[in-house]
Amino acid sequence: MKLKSELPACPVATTVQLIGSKWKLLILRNLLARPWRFNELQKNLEGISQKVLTDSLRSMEADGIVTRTVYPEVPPRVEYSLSELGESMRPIIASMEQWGIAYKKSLNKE
Amino acid sequence: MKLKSELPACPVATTVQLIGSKWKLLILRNLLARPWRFNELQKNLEGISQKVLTDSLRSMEADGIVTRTVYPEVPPRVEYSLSELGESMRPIIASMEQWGIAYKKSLNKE
DNA sequence: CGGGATCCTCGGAGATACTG
DNA sequence: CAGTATCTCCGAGGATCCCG
Repeated sequence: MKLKSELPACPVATTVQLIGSKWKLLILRNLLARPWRFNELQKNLEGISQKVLTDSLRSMEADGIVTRTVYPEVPPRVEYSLSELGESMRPIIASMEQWGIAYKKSLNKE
Repeated sequence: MKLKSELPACPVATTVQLIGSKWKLLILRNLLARPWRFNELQKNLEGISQKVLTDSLRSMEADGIVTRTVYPEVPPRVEYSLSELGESMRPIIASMEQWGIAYKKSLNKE
């Protein structure tokens, strides 16, 4: 989805701009469970490239959804967790998940 | 958002595939209130092109979210309304709308 | 009025190589 | 381990013209 192009300033559009890109929802879904490390996320999200994972995390960090914690250790360790704002998106993910499940059931009936 | 590329088969991703494209959520938002005619939608969704509106409506119709009703009159009249499946997405839109409102408030505080 | 057909743009997404 | 730096590709989205 093009995030840069103009959309009506309605709350729904605002929400989509923050989490509508291809992988963000899946990242968010993982982070809702617990904090994750970079490589850990990359392994779990099979198919995502380093660049896209980085871009997505940076973008979500800039939007205040994700918190990035760097541990000054050797080897380096970076953990990504949800901010309070990110945590507040749980109901959205939950409703989308429930709807997705119901949708798949309706497909099987046909 | 690229809808054609592969995504994990999780319910959240399924939902995004159906309504994650740029205008679909806004169309859905309108249709949740009442049925709309083609030109009516185009005027309301300022900035949308005919092609994109057509493509979006056709796609949503194919997904079973939108119902297209043609009235055999002169001049032709076509109405778009929500199917039962589309109507069932109301909670998702509502939660996204509420979150969007809360997000804007949090921006003003900074 | 409600599109169909055609052509084009732009940026999200991906692949690859390299680094503190 | 967790990135950065380039290059490339592709398709959603857009513009324009035409039609039953």
